[in-house]
Amino acid sequence: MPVERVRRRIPDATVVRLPIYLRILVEQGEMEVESISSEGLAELAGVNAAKVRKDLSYLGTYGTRGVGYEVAFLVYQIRRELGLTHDWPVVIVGAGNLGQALAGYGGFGERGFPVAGVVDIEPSKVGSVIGGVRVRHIDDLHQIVQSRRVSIGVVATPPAAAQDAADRLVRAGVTSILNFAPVVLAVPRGISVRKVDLAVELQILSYYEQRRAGSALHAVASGDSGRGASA
Amino acid sequence: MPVERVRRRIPDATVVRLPIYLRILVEQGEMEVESISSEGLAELAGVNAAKVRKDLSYLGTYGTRGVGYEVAFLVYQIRRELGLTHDWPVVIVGAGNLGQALAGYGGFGERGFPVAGVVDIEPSKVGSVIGGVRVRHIDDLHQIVQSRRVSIGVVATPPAAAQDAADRLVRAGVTSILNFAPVVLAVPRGISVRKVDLAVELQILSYYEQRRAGSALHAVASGDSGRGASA
DNA sequence: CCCGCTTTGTGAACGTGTGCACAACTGCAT
DNA sequence: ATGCAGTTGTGCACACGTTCACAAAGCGGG
Repeated sequence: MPVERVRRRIPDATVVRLPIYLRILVEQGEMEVESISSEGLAELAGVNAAKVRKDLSYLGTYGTRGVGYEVAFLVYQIRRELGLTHDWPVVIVGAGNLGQALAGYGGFGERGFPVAGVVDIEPSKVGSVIGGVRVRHIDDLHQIVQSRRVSIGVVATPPAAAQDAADRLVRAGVTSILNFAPVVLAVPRGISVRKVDLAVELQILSYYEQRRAGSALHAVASGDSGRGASA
Repeated sequence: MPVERVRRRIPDATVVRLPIYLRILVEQGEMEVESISSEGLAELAGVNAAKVRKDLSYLGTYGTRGVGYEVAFLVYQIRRELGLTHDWPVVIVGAGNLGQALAGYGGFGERGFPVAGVVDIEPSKVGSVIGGVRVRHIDDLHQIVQSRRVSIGVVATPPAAAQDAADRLVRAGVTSILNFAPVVLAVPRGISVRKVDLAVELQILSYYEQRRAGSALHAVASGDSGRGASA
C-alpha cells in the first residue's frame, strides 16, 4: 500500500525486517561484538545476505567495504529510522486472558513500549492489578491517552467488542492500533492498523502441513511478518 | 519461498488470505446469508474485489456469474483446501504468561486447533491446570505428541529457551511450529515455522507513527499477515 | 606503495503479487 | 425468445520484492 515519504521511502518489506535486524544487533552488541558483515547478520536473521545489504542501504551507506557494519552505529541508525529514540506508551483495551498476558509480559516495556494503561468495559475487572498496572474502566480511556500521550492502542477484546474498542481508541486520540481480535477493523483514513490473528497463523500452517502429506518434503511458508525459516 | 505443488499450487499471498475469507464466510453463514458476491466479501475482508475473485479462482471455479458465490459451498471448499476438514491438536511449550493465555483462550479449540497439552520445563509449574488442561513436564512431550498425533507445536517460552523448545518439538515429531519467542529458530528442512513477534509489530507501527509526524496523513502499513487497513 | 583479499553498494534480471478492464456467462423480466 | 443487468473469471500491464553478479572501495602485509 502506498506510503507517503518524508525524506526517502523505505519499502514496506524492509520496514518489517528492520526490527529483526535490530534485535539481533542489540544482542550482538551485548555480546561485545563490534562489527558484523551482511553475511553474518543474514545468517542470524535467516535471510539472504544481498537482502540485508539492500535493506540497510535504504538507511544510508553505513557499512565499510572489506569490513562490514559497526554494530553500535547500525543499532543507532535503525532505532532512529524506526522512531525508537523515545518510548511509545501503549494502552491495552480488554483485560481478558490475552490482555492480561500482554500487560504481564515484560517484553513490551523493555523494548520501548511501556504499558500506560489497561482498560476494560466490565466493572468487575476494574481495579485488579496485572503486570503492575491497575485495570481501569474504559471510560477513562480518553484521559489515559491524553495525559500519557499515548498514540498506540492494543485491541485485546472478544471479536464482538473489537470495533467498538477501536472506535473508542480513535476517538481518544490514538493513531495506531495493534489488533488481536479476529475481525477486520474499520478505521478512519490516516490510522494505522496491524492485525495479529493467532488462529489464522495456525490455519496457514495447516495448509502446508496438509500439503506435506500429499507430496515430497519441501521448504516452506514464509510469507511476511511471519518469518518462514527452514534451515 | 518455494513450495512444492501437490496438484495446483496456491500462491503464498493467497494462502494468507484464505483463512480471513473463511472466517467471514462462516460468520455470514451463521447469519443465514446464502450467497455473497466478490464485492461483498471484499468489503468485509478489507481488500479489492478483483483480488478476492483471483484468490478464489485458485480453488476452482466455484462462483456463478451474475449471482455470486454460495456461502456454504465456499466454506466447504476453503476448509478442504486449507486442510481444515479435521482437527489439528496443538501442543504448547511454555506455561508462562503467554502460554497460559493461549491455553486459556477458547478460540483455538473452536477453530479446529484443540490444545492437546501444555508443557513446561519448570517442575513448579507442572500440575497446575489452565484452560482445562493440566500442565505437564516437558519430558512428556514425546509421549503427548505421539499419542495425540500432534503435528503443530507452539513455542511460548522465554527467548533463551526457544531453540531448545523447538529442538524438542522436532525430535518429538512435530512438523509445524508457531513461534512467539523473539528469536529466529533453526529447524531441519521440511519443518514449517511461522513467527509472531509482538514487539516487532509495535516497532513497525512506530515507524509509520513517527513518519506521520513529519508529513501529511496517509494510508498505511499493510505488509503481510498483519492486515493493514485504513478505511 | 602496491597487491590481493574481503565486503559493500547497486544495476539489472527475474519472479511474485496487484488491479484494471472486459469478455463470457447467468438469470430474470417481458 | 430476446434483451438487459449483474457478476464471475482472467489476460494483461504494472508495481513491488528478491536475488545475482560485479565494480568500487577499504584494509593489511610485504
